[in-house]
Amino acid sequence: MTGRIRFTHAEVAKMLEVLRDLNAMPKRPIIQGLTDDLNASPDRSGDGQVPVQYSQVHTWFQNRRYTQKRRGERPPAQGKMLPTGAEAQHPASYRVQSSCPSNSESQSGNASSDCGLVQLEAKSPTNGAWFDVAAILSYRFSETGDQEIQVWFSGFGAEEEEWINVCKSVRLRSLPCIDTECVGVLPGDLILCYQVRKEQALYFDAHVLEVERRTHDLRGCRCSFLVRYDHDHSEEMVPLRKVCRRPSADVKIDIVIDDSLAEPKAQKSHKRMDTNPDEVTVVPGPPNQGGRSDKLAAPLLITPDSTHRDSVADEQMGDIEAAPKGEATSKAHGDKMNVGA
DNA sequence: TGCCTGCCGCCTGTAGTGAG
DNA sequence: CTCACTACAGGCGGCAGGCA
Repeated sequence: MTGRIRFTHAEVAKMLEVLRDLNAMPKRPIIQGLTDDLNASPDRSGDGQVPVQYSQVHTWFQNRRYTQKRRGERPPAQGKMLPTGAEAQHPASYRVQSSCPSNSESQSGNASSDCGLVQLEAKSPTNGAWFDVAAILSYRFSETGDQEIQVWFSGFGAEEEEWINVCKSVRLRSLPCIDTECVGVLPGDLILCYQVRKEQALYFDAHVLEVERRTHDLRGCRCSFLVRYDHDHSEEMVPLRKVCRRPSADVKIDIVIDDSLAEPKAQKSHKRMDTNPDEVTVVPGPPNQGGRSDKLAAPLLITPDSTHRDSVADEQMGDIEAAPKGEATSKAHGDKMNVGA
């Protein structure tokens, strides 16, 4: 008899990767190998840890495939789901790399396990809110020479893709704060804050004006933060769960793009550009062997366990599904939080 | 009035079952 | 063996009531 277990985000990321690679139900040897692999990790091999069973991994794949199918999702891209309704193919024509110091112990050649791959957020020109970038579809250069990328926002359909100025409106994703990180939120800090209004609930840049510290209880941080939103200068008190901190600066990002899929005018070689504040860079990548000529949805290669969704949010948030952007529900930025279920 | 706590409902993830 | 579906447990947020 096997008890009910809950897979960690690292495990889910690993299984998602298998699912993405195979795009089919894994065979028994693969599942068995994956089971052994998971059980070899510190999460499962330590004292008092509950090892996962083959049947549990198998069931997970079954359920995952079924739920994806039911929701009309495509196989996940490196631990991140593509936007709902994404029907295009998704060769790895683009990928985002950060040029952080090489402290990575790349596991078994898995590109997603090192620090070189990052998650981005982009500011929608439509409403000025920040959304997680789920996939970069294409890129181009504007008349002014600025780099622009066409993105899918996480949780939105392909019909809502937008062109984003890389320099001005693309950056590393903000990180939701865990309870113990409230002490790091100080007056004057730039944060990403979840603003809930009757008509919409979106993430906007904001600055911390005041911090009201309170004793934490079983539910975690009870502190409150007075913030002023940059876009409308409104002020409000928010709990920590609505606060996402900006990652440390001085991180360079490379968006590696397959030239064969980019627009003709984007045929440039390794162009570096500075952005705010994380210096996002777009560079052509190696030729794609796929040989497709139409524009394709290309997933970001993102680090499943490197950012909020899999580290911070692991303890405090659930998984998120897509929501229409117009509704602007909490799910619109699901990777950061799940408010107002 | 604000804080604390418990209850309730919803949602999600995992397990179980039957059909093909 | 996979797929489709359901059952169930747990987490989370909202809300109301009690209390200082």
